[in-house]
Amino acid sequence: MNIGEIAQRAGVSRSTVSYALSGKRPVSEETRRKIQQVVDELGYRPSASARALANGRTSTIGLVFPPAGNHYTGMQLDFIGSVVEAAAAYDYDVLLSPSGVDSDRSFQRLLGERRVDGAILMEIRLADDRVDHLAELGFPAVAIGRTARPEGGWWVGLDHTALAAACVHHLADLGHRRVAFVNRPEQLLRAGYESAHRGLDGFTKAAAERGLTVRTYCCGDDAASGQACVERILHDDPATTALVTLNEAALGGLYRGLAQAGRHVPRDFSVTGVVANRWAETVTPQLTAADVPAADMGRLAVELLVERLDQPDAAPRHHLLAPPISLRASTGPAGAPPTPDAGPDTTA
Amino acid sequence: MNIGEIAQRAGVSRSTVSYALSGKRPVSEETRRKIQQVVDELGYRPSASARALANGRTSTIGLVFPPAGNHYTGMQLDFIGSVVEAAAAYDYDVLLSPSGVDSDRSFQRLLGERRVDGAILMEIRLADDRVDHLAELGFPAVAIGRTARPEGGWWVGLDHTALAAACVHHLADLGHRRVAFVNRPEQLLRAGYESAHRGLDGFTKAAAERGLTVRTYCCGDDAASGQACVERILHDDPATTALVTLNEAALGGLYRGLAQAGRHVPRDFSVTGVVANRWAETVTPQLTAADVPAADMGRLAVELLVERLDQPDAAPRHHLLAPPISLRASTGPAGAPPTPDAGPDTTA
DNA sequence: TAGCTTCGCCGAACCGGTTCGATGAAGCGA
DNA sequence: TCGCTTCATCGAACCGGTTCGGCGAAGCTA
Repeated sequence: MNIGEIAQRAGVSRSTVSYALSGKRPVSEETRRKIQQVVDELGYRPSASARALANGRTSTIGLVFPPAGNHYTGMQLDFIGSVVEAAAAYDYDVLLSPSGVDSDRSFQRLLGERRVDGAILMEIRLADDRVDHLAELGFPAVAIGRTARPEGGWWVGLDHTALAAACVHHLADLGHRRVAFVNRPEQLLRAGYESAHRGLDGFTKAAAERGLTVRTYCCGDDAASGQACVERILHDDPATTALVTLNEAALGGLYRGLAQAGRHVPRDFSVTGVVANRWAETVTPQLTAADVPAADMGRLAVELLVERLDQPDAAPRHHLLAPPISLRASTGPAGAPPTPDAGPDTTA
Repeated sequence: MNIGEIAQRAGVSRSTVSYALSGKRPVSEETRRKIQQVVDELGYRPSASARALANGRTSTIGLVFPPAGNHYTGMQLDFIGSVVEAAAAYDYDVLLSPSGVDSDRSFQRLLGERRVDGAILMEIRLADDRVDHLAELGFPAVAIGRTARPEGGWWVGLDHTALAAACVHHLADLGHRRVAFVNRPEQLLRAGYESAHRGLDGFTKAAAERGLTVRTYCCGDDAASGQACVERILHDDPATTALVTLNEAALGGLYRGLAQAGRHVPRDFSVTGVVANRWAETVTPQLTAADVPAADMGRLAVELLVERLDQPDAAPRHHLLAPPISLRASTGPAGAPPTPDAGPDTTA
């Protein structure tokens, strides 16, 4: 069932059907009604492939998906959900592209084979060749995250530096002097993930400003790693009284490690960080944290991309978000550090 | 840059280029090399739209995405990730379709406009008109979940009935006599979601078999609802000593509610259920639960769909999974029920 | 009524691939 | 040397839309 059949049954030419449906040229009311009737009767819908071939637009945007090897975090799901939803509002479909093992290949599929009109990139690195590559090509893309040189680019970012610093100040104001930083996994830090780097920077600088004694750790994206990480922290410096984390997937493990070491949150130990609010509210006590507005970011990314697609010559725009810290129940004033021999049981 | 330009530069016809690249007809080694050289030089990739139009296959599968209004659960993310990954292995892209507010519209986009070769459906209901509709059309689709009449269909399912029953038997074996069931939100139950219904059935029947006293509850997909739900449970029957849940998003709240009521898990109260293992391991103590093999299910769904696409006349196949309960740390023998006046503080 | 504009529709070309039938050259045996 | 097959390649049609230029009929003015 194609446009030719509709034309035949309506007794008009194919082009007339096309114009009647698209409205790009006037069609008499009578003809339009007749065509619409046949269309409704047969439930005709134009082929997306044919339309895409003819007018060069697929009405699809690509979402470059983080590799599956790393565990997904809840944040990513919120991104995806909000991107899909926002895209639907603008009549775009979303094509997922795994930028995993063979990222070149899937990139080629998306761009080389012209499956999408534009792309949204997740999991940005400070030096991100994908972003550079797309910028060179002039391909419409929006990054969720920003590279080391974000000037003149299209992106939606979170001010990880400021957020991590805000966490430090919050803890310092409460009197904490020895604070640990729990980052994303080491492989991501080494790969140059921006959140890991900017978060670490913000933490380190703010801590120096406030004269805090700090240690920084990388931690796998799962509960077991979080637990192990706390053991290391308390082993390395039992006088530590607080930690800041970017690692939401490890959060449950961090809490477990603290409980097992006999540190009560927030009485003996304060925890804060940058985490999607869904996770912050899941743990007990609920986490005082800068809530990552993942859904907003996804929506904003789509809006920027649509704007760019509609006006190819538009000047680059971006959004840098810095949500405030939500005070919940996981931080409190620093108490007296535990005496050395009352330290945690870390016989590992 | 199209196939014509490649042909011109290689000094051959367009059809020869097509055959050289697809291998569907023999091409002399010399010509093939020449063409390949030009292709590599120019970085040519055939247009997906044109190819799709010509041979009627888009190399894309649709993933019908649950509505965003409900919070996403971690399980869904695992589904999506594994589907994308498995599809990539078979050279398929994945198009996300929000089956949210206006599900007819996005369905029309996918099928009517022929954007995808096949579809994978999530969040199946016992009476699911989407499944019925696709079956009528003979459209290649695989459901993650099964309807009330799954015979003769293509699906990958979890045996929620058996899993919920296994949880009951586990608790009954430990001596628990008064057990609560924490289901997904009421709106999902009313909408006929299969996991909510089959889980409830399995729980109810097994509990009857074992002569347990039970109460069943619906609970919102978030921590606050979980906490409120525990308060209701202990208010309705303070002698309750265990609960079974399907609601992983509420899990953190359930734990918090129990802690606040002064019930220690697992000493005073046992918790178990059907939950993705990532969540089961996040809470403290770790949850003894039937681990939902979300990643396996996604992969299997893709494999079934690919099989169906390759052999349109293949007989319907399915996989019904019933993973064993992983014994962790959240269940224990039932102790003496608390005396009435030592009941929890539920002044709500 | 001739001449002009306006309106509504048609036919043809095009987007970029795939595929079928045909054609010409080379290879082979008789 | 002729006729047959085999092989590599070509040209044209096709997939199902969109879009441009043109054309006939109707409506208007003079």
